Amino acid sequence: MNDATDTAPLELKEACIRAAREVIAEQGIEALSLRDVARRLGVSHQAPYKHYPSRDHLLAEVMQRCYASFAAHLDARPLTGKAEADLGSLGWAYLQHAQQHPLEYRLMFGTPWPEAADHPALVQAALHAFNRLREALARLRGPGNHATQIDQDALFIWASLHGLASAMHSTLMDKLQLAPGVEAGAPAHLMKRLSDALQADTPGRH
Amino acid sequence: MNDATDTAPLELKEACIRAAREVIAEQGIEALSLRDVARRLGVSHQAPYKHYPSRDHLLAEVMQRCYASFAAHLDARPLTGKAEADLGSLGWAYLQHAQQHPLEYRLMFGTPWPEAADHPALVQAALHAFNRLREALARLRGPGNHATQIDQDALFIWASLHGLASAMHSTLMDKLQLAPGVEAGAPAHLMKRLSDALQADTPGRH
DNA sequence: ACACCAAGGTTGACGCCGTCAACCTTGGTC
DNA sequence: GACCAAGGTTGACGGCGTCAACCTTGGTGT
Repeated sequence: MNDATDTAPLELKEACIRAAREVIAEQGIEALSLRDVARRLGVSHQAPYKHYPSRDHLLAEVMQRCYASFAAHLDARPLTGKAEADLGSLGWAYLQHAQQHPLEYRLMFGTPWPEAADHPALVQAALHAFNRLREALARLRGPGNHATQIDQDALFIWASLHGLASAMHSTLMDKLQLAPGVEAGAPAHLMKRLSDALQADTPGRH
Repeated sequence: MNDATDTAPLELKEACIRAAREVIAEQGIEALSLRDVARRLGVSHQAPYKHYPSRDHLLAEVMQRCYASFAAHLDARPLTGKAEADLGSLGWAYLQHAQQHPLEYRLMFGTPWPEAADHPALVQAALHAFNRLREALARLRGPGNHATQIDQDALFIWASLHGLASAMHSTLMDKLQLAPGVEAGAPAHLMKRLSDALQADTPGRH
């Protein structure tokens, strides 16, 4: 009986997730082991199995939390109501979160999902960012059914954002010997180029 | 003495790489184990250690071969001499190779480099694609020193290509419920958007 | 009051894995 | 003919995920 939280049910279950996120944030996904989590929490190596059928089920739960944090971050930005500005701030928020949580980002978007992760709640959380992107594009295009164009551009924009986000954590980035300032200015340049690209087929706008 | 190749020196060393590439192409990087490679080759679990100090050194060697294949694929495309067309075909070749060798692509660009991979020859091979991109952009810009702009756009283009390539292998792609044809047409749409974006600040061109 | 049981913890074992250590064979060289 | 390095062998160790068996504890039905 150390402290008041000692008897809370499901404590270990939540603690496992916290510990797992710590390990991942410190050392990456591949360094995550159930035995390590158990050790950190001072329980036996089998205790986590009472709450998760396998390592992958814990990983799936962690992924879901990561997606939820990510979605919350995207939704926390102030909205102006102007489609272009909101699209821009969505991009910035995306890149910012990716940069602040590189290993969680890799977990979400750079790791093949374990089978255990294939359940609806996780899919829903994971789709959040993409659907925000679709909404912003829909407002940009105005009324009418542009589903195909919207999806085309949403995929294009996501690819660019995701590409930069993942490139910036990549080992290769250091080796490119980019001209000074290019790496630091990459998000801004990317956002500008995206805006250029989107205005190409709506030249009469604004 | 089974066959003629039996006595060739370094045979096991090369065979390890071949076997490792097979495993990776079939089951992914995380499934690669030295013991498995040894088993496939019918040698003891320690034999590969005579040629590679550690699993990561073998992985580094495999990575280098993958980069070399990738570079060869990019360079095999016919060149027209027209900067725009060559830039376009570079993009297509990039996406095509990524689609044909998804797990090797993941190994090259989606996995943190092991320490063992940090040697100049590998860096050189890895930079090949990016330098081709720089060259094509330099020709597009015409004479003069545009190093900063070139690197900015090279990074932008690479991010977009890489983003799409990696998104198309991602588990998430299946869940997006994209409008019909969007996924199949994504490379073409991306290439078009890139071309839109690049023409934005050189409006007087052709 | 007592049998019963499920929840949630324990220890122990198994077969993977990478890796270290020690040994054996073989071909070539002073 | 002694010596040795290259390249193979077996055996062991600790860490991993996971299966199996056991123990404790706090209800619950009778």
